[in-house]
Amino acid sequence: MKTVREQQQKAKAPPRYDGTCRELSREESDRRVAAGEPFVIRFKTPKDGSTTIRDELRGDITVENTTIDDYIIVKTDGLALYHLAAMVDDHEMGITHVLRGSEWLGTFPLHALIIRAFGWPEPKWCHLSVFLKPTGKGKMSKRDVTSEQSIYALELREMGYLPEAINSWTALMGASFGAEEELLDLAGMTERFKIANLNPSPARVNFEKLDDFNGKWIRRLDITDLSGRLLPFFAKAGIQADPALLQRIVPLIQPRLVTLDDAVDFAGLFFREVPASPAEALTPKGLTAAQALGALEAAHALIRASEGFTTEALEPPLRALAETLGLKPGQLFGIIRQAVTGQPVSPPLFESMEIIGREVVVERLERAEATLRGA
RNA sequence: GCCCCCAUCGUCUAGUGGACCAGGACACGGCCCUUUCAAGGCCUAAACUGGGGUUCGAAUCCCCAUGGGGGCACCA
Repeated sequence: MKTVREQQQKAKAPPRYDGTCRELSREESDRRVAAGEPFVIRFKTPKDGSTTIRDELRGDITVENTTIDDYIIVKTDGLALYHLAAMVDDHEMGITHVLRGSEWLGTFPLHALIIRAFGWPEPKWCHLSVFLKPTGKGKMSKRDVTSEQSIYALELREMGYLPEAINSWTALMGASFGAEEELLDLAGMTERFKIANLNPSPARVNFEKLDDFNGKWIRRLDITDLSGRLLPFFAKAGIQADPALLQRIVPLIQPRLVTLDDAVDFAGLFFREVPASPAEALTPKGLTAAQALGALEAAHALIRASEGFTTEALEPPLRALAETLGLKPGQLFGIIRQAVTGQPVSPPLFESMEIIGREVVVERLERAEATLRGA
């Protein structure tokens, strides 16, 4: 067999069985089996004519029988290959529709031939397009573990993608469900699913769209549900988030999340010590440290004196203060934000302060003032 | 090399001979809203791979070319 292969390669012919034992008589083969010779069983493909098979997406496909090899169907160890096993299996299970990847298109004629040889009714066949890597170069493969392009669905979950988002996203690659809404849950998809809406051409995987879908799904979740899903991600980051507190924070970060993972970045400040900010960070550009300090002290006085510690109570006076100081609201709020949250970017300031609480807010304001005085 | 499949904006797609100077979504750019970042709203830009046919009429049908993908194991 080895020498045959080499000759075929030299002749630039496709590697295939040379038919040595094709015409062996039943008696002869029985004798040799009885004699203990190792053997395989091949499918004896017709030598002439052609085979026409129907794919529900592509219509009839006709191939010359000469291009179909005498495939091995049972191995030397007596085990059936997929080609035989799957056909028998499907038949035994009464399968009516076979939807599988288009990588099976090449052996599709063989499979049909096997079924016809048994005299069994043929199921309907439909070959789905493969997913291409984001680069468009080659197909996405679950076996290509070494490639950084390959990824497991489970990893996606660990990265903070919702099962709902992953489902609706993958479903939309290589298919459509009839316009109106792209974000479909399983029930919506099964309701609308039609083989005719599948696309036969390969689809490139688009992770940007996954991000978009994930954000939209996150925004659809109710607060309790989302809070519950966030807990494991805080835990993974070493934060034991108090569920009740988290419930109050979630509305602030919900519209900001792309992945569940992001919550730790956005809400971490509510659960751990925030480091003191350097004077530069506390000083908006265009202002001096002294000006920032003055603004902060004035804000501090208002906050300390404020009757309630809610957004409703805090925002109006501070907004008025900005005007009095001749600052844009964003400038004043930016200083406070940095002082209180330790970050230039944070969830909405007043709502955040409300959650952090007066005592801690005042502490942090004082700390920031000290920093600015030393500048 | 051989066999098979596919071909609309950058990407995923709608479109099955006239309703298409081609619609939607993502991404991109701009505007609005706005305490940061988002979210949200509005708007712009962006495609029928090429060439032959068929037809009164082609994104839609046929052929060729080109391009892309898949397969060619005693894997699945």
